Amino acid sequence: MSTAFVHRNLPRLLLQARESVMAHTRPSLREHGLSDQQWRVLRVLGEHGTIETGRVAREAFILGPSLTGVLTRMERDGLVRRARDAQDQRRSVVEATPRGLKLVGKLSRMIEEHYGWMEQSLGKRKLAELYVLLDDVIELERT
Amino acid sequence: MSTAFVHRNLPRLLLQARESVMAHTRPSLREHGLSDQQWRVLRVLGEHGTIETGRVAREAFILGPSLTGVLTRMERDGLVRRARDAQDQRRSVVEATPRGLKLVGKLSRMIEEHYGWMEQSLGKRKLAELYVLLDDVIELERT
DNA sequence: GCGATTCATTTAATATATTAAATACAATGG
DNA sequence: CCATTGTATTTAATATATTAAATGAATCGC
Repeated sequence: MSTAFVHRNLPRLLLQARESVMAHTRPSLREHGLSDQQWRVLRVLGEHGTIETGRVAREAFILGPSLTGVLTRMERDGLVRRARDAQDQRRSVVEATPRGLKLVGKLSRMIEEHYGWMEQSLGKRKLAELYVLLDDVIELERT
Repeated sequence: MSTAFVHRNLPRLLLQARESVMAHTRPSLREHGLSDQQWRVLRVLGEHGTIETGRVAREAFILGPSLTGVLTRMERDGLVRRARDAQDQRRSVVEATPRGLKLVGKLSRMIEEHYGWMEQSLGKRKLAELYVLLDDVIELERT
C-alpha cells in the first residue's frame, strides 16, 4: 500500500524555519549594528583568523560581488581589514580588527545560549534528527 | 548520561538545504524569465485567482516594499494586472494574466515532477519526517 | 460630521543578490 | 619568453531586502 503523499512546498518551509530560528538572534545582531551577512562574515573570521576572501565567500554563503560591498562597509565601520595576498597578487585576504573580534566573542556566547534554548524547547532528539535530514537533503544536490 | 551535543549552525544548514532543493528547479524558472520571487507570486496567484496584494505578500513571503517593485516589473512583463479594490480604496488587488496563468500551469507540472524525484531519492519516510520537524521549528517562533 | 487613530500601500535610502563583463594576475604550453 | 588559458576579484546594471517615513483611505469615538 503506497501512501498518497501531500507535498508541502519545501523551499518555503525551509525559509520559514530559518526565519523562525533567526528571529531570536537577529535583534541582538541589529543592536550591535550588524546585518545577517556581516555577522556570517565576522563569524568565519573569528574561526579562521586571516583568510582569503574567496574562502570567506564560500563559508559565509555570499557571492563574490556581494562580498565586495559587504567587506567595504565592514572596513568602513572598523570591523575588518583587507590586504592583497603577498604570494598571489590576485587574491586578497581579510582579518577582523580587535573591535570585530570582541563582537564575535560577545555574540558567539549569546548564540550558544540560544542553541541551549532550542535544545530544550525542541528536544535534543529532534534537533539531532533534523541535522541528519538536512544533511541528506544537501547531499541531493551532489547527485 | 547526557549526550554532549555538537551544534551545527542551523540557519546555515537550512539555507544550504533550500539552495540544494531549488538548484533543480531554478534553471527552469530562469529559462522562462522568472526570478524566485516572481515565481512565488505567480504561484500564489494561480492558487487564489484575484487577491489582495497584502495577502500575496504574506503567502509569498515578500515584504510590502519589495512586493511593490516585484509587481511593477511583473506588470511591465505582462504577467499580472493590478487594480484598486472597489470596496476598500486602500487595498489593491492583483491577478495573473492569461500568459501568467499559462506559465504557472507549465511550471507547476515541472515542480510536481521534481517532488516525485525527491520522494524517490530521499525516501517518503524521510521527507515526511522532515516536514514534521520543520513545522516544529516554525512553531518555536510563536513561543 | 469631524478629528484622531488605525490600516494598506508606496516612497525613499541604503544594503545585498544576481548575472555578465571587465580587470589583473598566475600558470602553462610551445 | 610569449601567447594562451585559467583564476580571483571587482565593476556594472538591474532586482530584491530592509527600515523608516510618507501618503491616502477607512474607522472609531464623540
